[in-house]
Amino acid sequence: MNLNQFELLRVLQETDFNLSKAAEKMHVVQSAVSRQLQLLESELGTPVFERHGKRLLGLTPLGERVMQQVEQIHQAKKNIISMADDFRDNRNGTLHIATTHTQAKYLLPVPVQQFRQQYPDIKIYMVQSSPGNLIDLLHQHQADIAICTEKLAEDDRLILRPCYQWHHLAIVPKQHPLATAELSLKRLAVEPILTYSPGYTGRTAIEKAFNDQDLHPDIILAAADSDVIKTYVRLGLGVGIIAETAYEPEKDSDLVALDLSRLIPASVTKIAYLKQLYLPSYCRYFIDALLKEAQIKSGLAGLT
Amino acid sequence: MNLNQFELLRVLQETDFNLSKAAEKMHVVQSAVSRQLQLLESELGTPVFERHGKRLLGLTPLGERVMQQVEQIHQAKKNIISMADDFRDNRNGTLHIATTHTQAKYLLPVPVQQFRQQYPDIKIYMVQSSPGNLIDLLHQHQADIAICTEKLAEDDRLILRPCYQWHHLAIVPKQHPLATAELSLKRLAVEPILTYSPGYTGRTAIEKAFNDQDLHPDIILAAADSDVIKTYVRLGLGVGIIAETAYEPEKDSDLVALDLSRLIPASVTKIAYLKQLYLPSYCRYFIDALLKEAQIKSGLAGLT
DNA sequence: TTGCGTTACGACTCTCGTAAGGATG
DNA sequence: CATCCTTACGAGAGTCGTAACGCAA
Repeated sequence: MNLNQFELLRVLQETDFNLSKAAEKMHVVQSAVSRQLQLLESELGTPVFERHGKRLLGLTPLGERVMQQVEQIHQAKKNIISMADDFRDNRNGTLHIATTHTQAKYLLPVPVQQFRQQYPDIKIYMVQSSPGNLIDLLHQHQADIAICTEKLAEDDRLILRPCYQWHHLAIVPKQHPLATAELSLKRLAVEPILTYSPGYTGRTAIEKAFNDQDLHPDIILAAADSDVIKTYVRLGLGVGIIAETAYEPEKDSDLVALDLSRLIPASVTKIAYLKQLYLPSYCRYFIDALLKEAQIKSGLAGLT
Repeated sequence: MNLNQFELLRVLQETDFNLSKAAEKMHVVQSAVSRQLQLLESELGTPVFERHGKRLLGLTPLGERVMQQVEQIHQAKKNIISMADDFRDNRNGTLHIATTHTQAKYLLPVPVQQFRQQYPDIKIYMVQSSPGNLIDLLHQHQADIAICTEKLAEDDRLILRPCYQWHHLAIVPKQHPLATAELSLKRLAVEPILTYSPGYTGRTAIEKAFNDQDLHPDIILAAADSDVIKTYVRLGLGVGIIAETAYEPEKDSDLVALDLSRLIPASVTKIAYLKQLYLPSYCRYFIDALLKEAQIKSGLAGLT
């Protein structure tokens, strides 16, 4: 029983239980993996794979369970390497961030800049994806940390850190009647609405607010991207509902921002990462920088 | 990097970081472990142990972290072996139960008997200890499951399964004035009390009930063992407060049991085991038998 | 001097690669 | 008959044990 055999199990799962392909992936010949698998199974005393004659078809019930432990071992091994690399030289490495457009554009720029100053040699990969996919990216080890507002609940393999709390704004062109009118959800509901796609940036909070009053707003455009929403608001398509961070007073001076904090409940943007994953020191630095930035932003939001 | 090297790290920790003793424990010569350690550290690129000249003194900060992962790997490896053994032949093995006297005597007999019928070849080791120690026994892998009422909260490495809810009884000799009197905590508090040792069998619930009414009962005898309490109650030392399961109508016909369910809040006995530990099928069978028995007991308690 | 750890070297074991063989669709 | 897996055997890498050495209490 050794680490290579466990690695073989993992590779076999990734190659449709094909020994030849697994051998290729592991840079050894077929016969070698064949023998290693036999050795492992004979040591365990019972088969790990379902077989049809000689062909492997899938995992036995035992195999399923074993694979979970193998994943644990694989992760722990990776963590050890990651820790050692971190200790030896924490100025090299890569930071994989998975987030949504809104966070990437309006929350992350400052912390990322600070991060680059502190760790100029660390590469930053930023992946933009849908909130639902962010968690998958974490589990697939394609991202170290995920930052988003939605769909980050009830996964006990994740550590969730609340980052900052914010509200939505309504945006309209200056000449729009709503710019001066008394604001209510009922009033909003008769306007054509432009806001985030379902599952993005507090959209569920928006829907909930309307639904609670039995209102059904006419959402004529949904985008993952605040800028798209702004663009179509400028074209007069209707009222935009966006995150308060996404409103830039200077650039968006042609738009009027209307506070919705008393109409739509607050959303909380969170940082998530795998419980069992070791985060290198630069990664923890980034999280700290992000939390600090979020705190500043929250403070400002409170003042306005 | 291989499993033996990780095992070496574990053994070194158990032998005061003494290479010679570690070598002995691993049934190889000194020089072998010396070299393996060097290989590992050179692969990691940074030392795992603090050194004074050549002597090992302890773990480096890196070492501390690495050891956590090594423990994970060790546990996962043990789980794989355990799973395979379970699949190959689930009629052999050992069930290590850690519990307190009360549970061992009054809750476990029926499930244990059922268990022996189902798995006659499995040895049962039952360890009696204090509730505080039960959790340590789990973490030290000296017990598979722990059964008790107290101190089983807020350890996220454990899985806790509520087993059954029960109340305390007061017991007095037949001729005792309390046997016929109206019962209240205030009335009880003036009597000499005999009950469980602190931390045992719902003792905290008893204390809380009295403290909430600002009463300070005179506990003249505390024992881990219900039978000890009964014995001294029979000798007329005072009023005993025991778990309802510990009162046996036939054997204890010389004692009067007084329901305290409206005076002292219910206690919940729980089953605990390590989250990361694989439980063989016989172990799960025992837990199921125990839960079933507890349900029956609860049902009866509800009827009386 | 004793206890502990390292270094050097030969022996052994284990794993791999080559090559040939058997089964399956 | 092409794909996939197993078996046999020799070569090479890796690990161990013996033994000699270095260092500190």
